[in-house]
Amino acid sequence: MFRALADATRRNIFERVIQDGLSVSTLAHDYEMSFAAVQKHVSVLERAALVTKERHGREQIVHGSLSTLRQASALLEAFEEIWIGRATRIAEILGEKGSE
Amino acid sequence: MFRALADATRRNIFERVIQDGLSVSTLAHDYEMSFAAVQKHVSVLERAALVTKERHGREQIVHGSLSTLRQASALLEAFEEIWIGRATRIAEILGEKGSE
DNA sequence: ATATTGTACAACCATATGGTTGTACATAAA
DNA sequence: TTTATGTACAACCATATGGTTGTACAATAT
Repeated sequence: MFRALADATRRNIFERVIQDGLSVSTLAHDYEMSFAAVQKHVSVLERAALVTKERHGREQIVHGSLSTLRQASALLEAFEEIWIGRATRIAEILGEKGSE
Repeated sequence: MFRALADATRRNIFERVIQDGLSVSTLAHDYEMSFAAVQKHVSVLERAALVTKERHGREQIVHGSLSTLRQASALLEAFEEIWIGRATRIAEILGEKGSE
């Protein structure tokens, strides 16, 4: 999930897609890279559960997913709690097994 | 910064180092990888400004840095705000120029 | 003085990542 | 029906990433 958000293009795609769903080609139009490249970025976001795709006609609409974002927030908050002194067990909070 | 937190080992190092500073070798002792590998991970965290190193005798003590963490939090919060409807300009908030 | 410990750094390697082009195919428009 | 559009996917490529080993050197112990 952090890996998915580690790329500027993907953060931008995610940002745009939270507001309202956009088709992959609509997204792709605004980047100076091939359609296939954008497709891959969306796919990375999708595997990280940050977005979902919904077919509508021949278009594939990409929607943002809030829950996973909340997970990331939770981890950072947990870090801050550790900082403060409340030694929260991060692994327990997020279930950091193989969720890389 | 997100890239730095994208690796599980680095998240773990960061987590440990927030509480109190630890030497690189102390950190390295608990991972099944070479000292040099841990050194590299610390270096990545350092370049992302998530930790700082402070020499003490022959040891190099790694300390966590809260401010950068707050930046990451801010971005995620900005995403949530967009979700809610307040279309905050993310780029302005974090100054996402070349800070990749 | 010599050995050990902690760190730095270079060279190297395998795999992941971010990009490309090309092909194929379904859906919508002419 | 033919053409154009939107997507999927494979093959390929260069560079980044995460790891290794080896060497060097300063600071501490013996």
